[in-house]
This record gives sequence, structure tokens and C-alpha cells, in this order.
Amino acid sequence: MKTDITGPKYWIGERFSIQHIRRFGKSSMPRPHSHPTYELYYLLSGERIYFVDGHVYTARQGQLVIIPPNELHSTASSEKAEFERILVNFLPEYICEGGASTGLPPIPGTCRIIDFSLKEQADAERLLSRMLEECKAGAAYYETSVRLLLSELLILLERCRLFNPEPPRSLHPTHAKVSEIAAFLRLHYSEPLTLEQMSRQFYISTSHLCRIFYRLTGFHFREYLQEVRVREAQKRLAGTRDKVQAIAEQTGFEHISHFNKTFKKVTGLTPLQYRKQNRSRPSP
DNA sequence: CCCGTATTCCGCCAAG
DNA sequence: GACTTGGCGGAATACG
Repeated sequence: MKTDITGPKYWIGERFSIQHIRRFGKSSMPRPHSHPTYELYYLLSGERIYFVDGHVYTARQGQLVIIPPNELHSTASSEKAEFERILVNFLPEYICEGGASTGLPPIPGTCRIIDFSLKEQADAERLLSRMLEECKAGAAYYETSVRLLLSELLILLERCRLFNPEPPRSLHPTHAKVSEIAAFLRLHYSEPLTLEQMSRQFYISTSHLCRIFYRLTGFHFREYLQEVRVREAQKRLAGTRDKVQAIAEQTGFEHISHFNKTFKKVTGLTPLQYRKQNRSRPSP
């Protein structure tokens, strides 16, 4: 009987973690989330649907997904429920200590999926399993060793990206449509938007859109829009001196009372509390 | 795809 | 005056 394996999550301080997981059954869909770390997600086998940066991707065996810090993302199972993966998380500082130049390649900003050749897959798998081994054994200088292995992996990524900058993206038509809609929402958050309007505009039935959007992104339609709007509001609260009222209007909330409610639900803070804690412009 | 129902959203007002 | 909280009810949306 095949069983799920959830390997231990190895940590190096708060800055790096690695974990090996294998799933056979359908696992419940994790909520979409974000964190300040980079996430590298390598699929040893199987297939996963990814929602990152407003795009739906199908990640296949031998591919690596890159999730930049603080990017909302979620994963869902495709028709094949089985998959095996290695998950690496690290803070940007872990690689570029104190912002000093390390000679390491920049982590690609636009490319979310790396399509390794067979050779590169073998290399990547070797590096990842050595990271796991080092963490498990914990021998002297293992932290340095892991850092070097990660550096090698990043170089591999960058070389692969340089060689093949446009990975073939054969999008399932449904995925493409949901991606388009998500992109539209990210662009038009300031306007009043409804599910019905979107379904008309993109030629799908309302109920179908309602369901596939959730299945592929992990967000309910409304929930995603809220997330996009609140994130935009956060930027403006931190980066401008605009009044809360104005920001509410700019981000698609017609009424402040509703803006406050939603903002607090998502953020845990009232708009002004948030501004106080995250102000990025010097106060006059 | 359609339907009925449960749940959530959102504009509105009142009040601290 | 600006912000925050809370309740209400029709509309939108989620779900079986």
C-alpha cells in the first residue's frame, strides 16, 4: 500500500528550510498564501497546478517553480493526484549577505517555471538530495555546505534560463482563460467588477467560472479581488499620504466603512494602524 | 447546465 | 473632520 510521506522540514535558522513530500491521495487544497522567502518547488514526479503571480501553470515532472518573496500563490492537483516534490524556502539575505555582491546570478524575476533538460534534472536532483542529506546529517560545516549547494542550484537555474529564456507554455485553454481573468482583475481592481460581468466578457457561464476559478487558483473569485484590492491599498497607505477615503475609492471600494471592514479582515490592522507601521516615505 | 438554498458581500446609515 | 465599528437588507456568489 502506497502511503504519503511527509519528510521532516529541516531549518537553518529562520532563513532556509527544505522538505521532501510525496502524496498519493487527493490532499485538501491548501489556502493561497505568501511569505517573505523565495520558494523553489521541484517536482520529482507527477503533476501540479500552480497559481503564481496571477497565472495558472501546470508544473510537470522535472520542472521547477520559482515563487518570489511575498507573492500570493497556491497549488492544486491536476487529474493526476500523485506527486513527489522537494520544497526549498530561503530569505533573500540568505544568498546575498547584507546586499553585498556574491557573484551569484540574480534570481529570475519574470520566469516562474524552469524547464530542465534531462541532464539538468539529474543535476538539480543531485543538488537537492545533497541538501537534504546535509541537513539530515548535520555534520560540521553543514550550513556552509547547504549554502554552496543552493548557490550551485541557482547558477543552474540561471544557465537554463539563459539558454532557453522562453519555456514552451502549452496552456490548457481553461488555465489560459482563468489567467486572463486574473490578469484583468489585477489591472482593473479600481472599477466595480462582478463575476457575472467577467463571465460575459470572457464567454463562460457564471457558475462555471465561479467553480473553475476556485479550483485553479485556490481563491474564490470575490476573495481574490479582495486580496488584490487590499494589497494595492497597502501599497498606497505605505507609499503615499493620501487620505484613507481616497485610497478606498482608488482601490475599488465605494464605501469606507466597507473598506475598513475588508482591510482589517485581510490584514488584521485598520488602515491607519497599517500606515503607521509600514510608512515608507519620511513624514514631512 | 440548471436549480434551490446557504452564505457572503457591499452600499448604506448611525454612532463612538 | 477623519477614521473606525457595527447592524441591516437586498444582491451577488458559493455549494450541493
